[in-house]
Amino acid sequence: MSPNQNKRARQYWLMKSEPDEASIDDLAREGTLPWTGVRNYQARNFMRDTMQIGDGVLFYHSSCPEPGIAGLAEVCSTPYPDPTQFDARSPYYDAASKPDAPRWLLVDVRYERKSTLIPLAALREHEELADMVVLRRGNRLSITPVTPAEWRFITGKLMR
DNA sequence: GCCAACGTTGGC
DNA sequence: GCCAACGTTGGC
Repeated sequence: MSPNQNKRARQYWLMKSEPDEASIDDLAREGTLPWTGVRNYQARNFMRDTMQIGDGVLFYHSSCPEPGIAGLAEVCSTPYPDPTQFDARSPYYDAASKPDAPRWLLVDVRYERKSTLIPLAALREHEELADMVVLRRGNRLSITPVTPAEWRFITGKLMR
């Protein structure tokens, strides 16, 4: 049996964060951050079932004056329960989730680099990114997959 | 603040 | 299981 049996190619993600809560500068200062607050099952399932340590992350600023990609990060932990779901004083508190059966999981992400902001409007200008999940009409998912081609185009051609 | 789009809830 | 009502996201 090959030692690489269980490895798979690096995958890529776009993860939205409101900079008021956690910006690329916060991540740069802290080094790593737990991705707290995801309360959507599809986004949770990406973290729980598909993400692996080392996966690439486009760090996206949302719900702010200039939404767009603000830098790069990397998944740096396996999934574990989001502690804020058990904290009654947290805005992310979920009274229905019990510690012996946590409903919400998260991963940690590690800072890689900050970039000049790539605005949402700029992403929409490129034919190469026409099928990006995050750009689809009506999309609200806070974590979306990014194809290798999209990753290469954004990090190689758009990022400064 | 508006509103399109989508997810969740809960009555039936 | 259906589906209307409601809540949330997030760009503009």
